[in-house]
Amino acid sequence: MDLTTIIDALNDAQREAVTLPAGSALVLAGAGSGKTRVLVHRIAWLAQVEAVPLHRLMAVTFTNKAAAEMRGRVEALLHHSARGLWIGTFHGLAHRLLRRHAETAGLPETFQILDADDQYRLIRRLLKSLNLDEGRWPPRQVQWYINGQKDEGRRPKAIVETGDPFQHQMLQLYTAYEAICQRSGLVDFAELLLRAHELLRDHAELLSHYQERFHHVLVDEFQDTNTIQYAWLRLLSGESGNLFVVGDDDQSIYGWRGAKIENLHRFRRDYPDHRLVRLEQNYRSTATILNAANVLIANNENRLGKKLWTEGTQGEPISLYAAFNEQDEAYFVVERIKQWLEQGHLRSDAAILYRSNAQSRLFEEKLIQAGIPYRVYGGLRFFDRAEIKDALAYLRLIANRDDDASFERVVNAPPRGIGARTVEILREAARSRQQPLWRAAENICETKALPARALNALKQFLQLVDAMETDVREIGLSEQSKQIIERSGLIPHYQKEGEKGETRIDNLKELVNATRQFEYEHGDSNEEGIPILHLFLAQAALEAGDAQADEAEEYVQLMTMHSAKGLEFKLVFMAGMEEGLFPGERSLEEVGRLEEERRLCYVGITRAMQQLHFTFAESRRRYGRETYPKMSRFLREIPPELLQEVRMRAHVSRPVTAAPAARPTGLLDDSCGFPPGQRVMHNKFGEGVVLQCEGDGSQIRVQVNFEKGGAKWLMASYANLQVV
DNA sequence: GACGGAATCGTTTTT
DNA sequence: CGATTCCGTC
Repeated sequence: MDLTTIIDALNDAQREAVTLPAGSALVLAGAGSGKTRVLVHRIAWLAQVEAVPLHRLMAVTFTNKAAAEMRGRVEALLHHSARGLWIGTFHGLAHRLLRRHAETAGLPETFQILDADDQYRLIRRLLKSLNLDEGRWPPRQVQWYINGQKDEGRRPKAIVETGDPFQHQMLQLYTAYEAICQRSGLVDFAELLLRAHELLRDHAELLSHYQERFHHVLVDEFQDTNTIQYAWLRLLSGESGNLFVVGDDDQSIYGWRGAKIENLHRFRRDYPDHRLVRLEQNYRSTATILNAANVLIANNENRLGKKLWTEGTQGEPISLYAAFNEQDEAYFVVERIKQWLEQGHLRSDAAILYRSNAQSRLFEEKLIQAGIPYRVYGGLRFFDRAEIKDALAYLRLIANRDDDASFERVVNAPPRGIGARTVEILREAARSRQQPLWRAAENICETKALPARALNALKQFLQLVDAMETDVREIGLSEQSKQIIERSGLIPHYQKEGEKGETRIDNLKELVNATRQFEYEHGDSNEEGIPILHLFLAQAALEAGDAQADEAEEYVQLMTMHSAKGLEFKLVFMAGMEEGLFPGERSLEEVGRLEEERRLCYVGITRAMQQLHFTFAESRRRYGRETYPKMSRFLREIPPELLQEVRMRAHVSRPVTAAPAARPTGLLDDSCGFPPGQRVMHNKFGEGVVLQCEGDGSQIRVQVNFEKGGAKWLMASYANLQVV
């Protein structure tokens, strides 16, 4: 293979990043600037030019989708399989390490992964067993606390008591929770990362083995890493320091769940010799759209700084529709989509983005009325469905009897006469003897501490699971799951539920198909000696996400702005652009949250390739009440000349000129000093347009979008602005 | 254990 | 408003 395939068709910045010498590097990759491309080509470069064997490379992503895409593109570029290349999510790779070294990590070989829902249930159960009031100690909060501590790499022992009773209680719960997980062989998502980190940190020989093995570590979406993930990367990249990270501080939208944008700054300090490359040329959006995005994001402070540009055309203005109410808003959007489709465009090129999932309903209704097929992202995923989790719980119990979470889940599902009272006794016995529920149940069957009927039912349950295991030991995974579903009695149970039960039964059949597919993909070649059942269960927990992605289908796309990250659409609607909704009222409380909302808006805008529409409702029913929200501040931050207000009924759009008079609705009006839209002249910066003002008296600050320098905040009393 | 009425409560999400 | 959870009754 020759070099040209790898570096041709890259722009200068991309090529610079791809061909950097070994060492640490930070690639600041703006939206649509070819970030995945750089990662993929970097891998190919290292493999082909630097002659680094693929198995000495590790690439880390956040989603399975990104990992799969990257692997596919590497293979396409190299024209051969990329087996041996470790590429996966943080969680997936951590899981792999823990499976390989379960014993060293202090875990049973049979350990199982606890997903967020399992974790929540386990915590509720814990609260109950400790007789704590759920109202006073909300399980969600406990869960948040525990995960937050783990994300920061802190074990209970490392937490210093402040004397705060709340903290004290949380700490107690964290400790108790850990004990349950440990004796049940359960590992939650945060624990995967923490354990993997500790495994490497505390075992010098393992650490040096992996440090030696991985000459290069590449990281995608680096701005989303949390403390423990960063620590993990530091450890792994170790001495060589060959850490190649790609990220965009302006697209950091997961701070609320532990992502540390500071990691970008930390990286710069911790790797003083790193190379920095900015990817600013955008290949996705029109100049108008990029302009709006640039000006908006310029309102954030502490950016690493980046300005997207394009060689492409100006494109159409961004439209702004002030709807009467939320019905009208949905109607408008669907009308526009109709027109777009009439022009012969694809449904899948159009997306409706919103801040919160609840907003999808109205759009769905109107789309149904219009007979336009659509797809809503981010609903219940296949492996999260109750019936699937029930069936999986049986499989998990077979793999590991100590799994208390699964035991509780199916001990009386379907109902078999083991009621709350019996389970209560079991829990108590388990707690006092520090045993898993299964063991406690076995013991209780000996002691006759139960009424005959319950005892009988319990014995039958224990026998059922044991029998399932013996009968199923020698057969393939799909056959196993099929038999277990049948013998569990779940199907007749759901049959009683009528129509809803039918879909559940269909889903169970689908589960068998999934196991068959998994078997087909993984064959008998048990990866590194790990039983296929364990591999499947881990995948069910870790890759529940994109199980049913029928990308080929033709649907209008509905999703939150969060889930839109990484995607692009020719036509984008950003709906509900209202104060209180976006930015949400809660994001005003905490400092930093508003900036994250603004980044989210930036992410939304930069999804659009050709056409962008903003909509908001002047009246919106929320929680059954009529509200009259104001237009989102984010829209005020966008230069008016980029926006075109739309009145739908006449299908005439009113061009917006600089003069405020051209904005009769007064949407963008503001009461101080210079009206937004006013053209002004500054001695140093030249001509520009006023975006907004704030403050009063001599403290008035004006934000001006200069033709040369972009948006800037100026003190009106010093700036000596001249009206043009 | 199933059912129904009352009470409660409302971001964002991947793993 | 509407989904989910809780609690009391049969």
